[in-house]
Amino acid sequence: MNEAIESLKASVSKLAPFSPEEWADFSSHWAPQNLSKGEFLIKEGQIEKYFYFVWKGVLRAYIMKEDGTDVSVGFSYNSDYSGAYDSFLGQFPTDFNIHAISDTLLLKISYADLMEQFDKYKSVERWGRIFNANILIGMARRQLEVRSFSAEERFDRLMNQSPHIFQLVPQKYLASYLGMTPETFSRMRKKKSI
Amino acid sequence: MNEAIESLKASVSKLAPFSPEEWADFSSHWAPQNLSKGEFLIKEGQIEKYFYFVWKGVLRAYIMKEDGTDVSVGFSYNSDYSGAYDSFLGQFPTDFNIHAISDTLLLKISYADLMEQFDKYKSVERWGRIFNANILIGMARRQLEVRSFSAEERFDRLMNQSPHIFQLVPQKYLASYLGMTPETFSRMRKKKSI
DNA sequence: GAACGAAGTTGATCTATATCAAGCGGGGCA
DNA sequence: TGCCCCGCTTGATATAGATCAACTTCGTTC
Repeated sequence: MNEAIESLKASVSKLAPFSPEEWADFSSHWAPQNLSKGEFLIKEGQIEKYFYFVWKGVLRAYIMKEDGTDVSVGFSYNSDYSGAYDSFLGQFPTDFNIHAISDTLLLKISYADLMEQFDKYKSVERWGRIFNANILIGMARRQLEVRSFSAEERFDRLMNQSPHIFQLVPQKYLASYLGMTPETFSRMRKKKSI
Repeated sequence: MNEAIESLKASVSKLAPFSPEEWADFSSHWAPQNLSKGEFLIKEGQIEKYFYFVWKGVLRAYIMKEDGTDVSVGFSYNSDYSGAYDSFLGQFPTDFNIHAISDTLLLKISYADLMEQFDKYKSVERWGRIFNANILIGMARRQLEVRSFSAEERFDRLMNQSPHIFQLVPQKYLASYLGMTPETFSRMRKKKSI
């Protein structure tokens, strides 16, 4: 738990400096939560009330298509953040589902508490702005990825950039993340003999 | 010009309230710029130095694939913002190109000036955070769009949600925006007899 | 450690969309 | 006024990847 808070502190401090008092107040609003493998952090239709920091474990975010198939849109693990962030920011019902791929330990802060912190401290406001900026940069990069490469190129790039993810995440999820069927994913794996 | 500033004010005020003094200072850092049809706002490899407000006209953002084809990733028009925003935020070279589809009138603020404003005023910091949040929500929505619908469904949805765009933007650009060739786009148009 | 179900593999076929190619039409410019 | 270019259309063909189906392997549970 304290370790988790320390990890959060390291992550937050990278974006904006907090005074000891600010940090004491800010950090006091984060509560631990754990999730067993298979449990849901949020389901579509709900409004995201929390912003999460992932201390241990792996989460998967996905959307359900009308035909019943699901499409993975992202994964979070060690010292990453999670939650249906668009829903959290706009306080409207989400289209995303997030579940635990493995047992997971999280810290969370409520929307009301975070907004209060934004009002109270300029440093928190700054952290929020830069955090959003970073998420946005990541999304732009991902958009580029999806738009400018073929299925096979996306496969290769994921392999090169995040080989560890092949261990953490079942490949049917990786397949839909890359925009292909599990069969196609399997054939590519074979082709590259991984 | 004053009209443009008024329009910017209306847009900014929607996200965060500014005092008259804050607004006077903040708004004084925006300079007009115009762009003739075909001219570029930014090309890939450059670092985005400005953040733009589009007062009149239409801009297209696109990426060049390695095979030389280009993919439209977005359009900006009246009272929208533009620029290679990820490059602007991170001050690294961009992968995007942005050019004017029609003659365009813009307002712009430099990176240095905007950062100074963030330092100076909490209201600007707040505007920045919420602005980023909104961009992020839009990107999440777009991601959903691209991932969960077929080419034809995307075509239909664009037609329903933004019919005006069919007038503003040449259809070869809309085609690549929707992730299809101009030929496929044309055939769909015919099928729906638009 | 047997046995069940889920995940992954492999092969055969199908289909949406790309690609290639040729012709059409209208707006801008001499 | 006419010409030229570019954007659009239309048809024929090719192909990446999906779908369907059967089989294997692996990891959990009793």
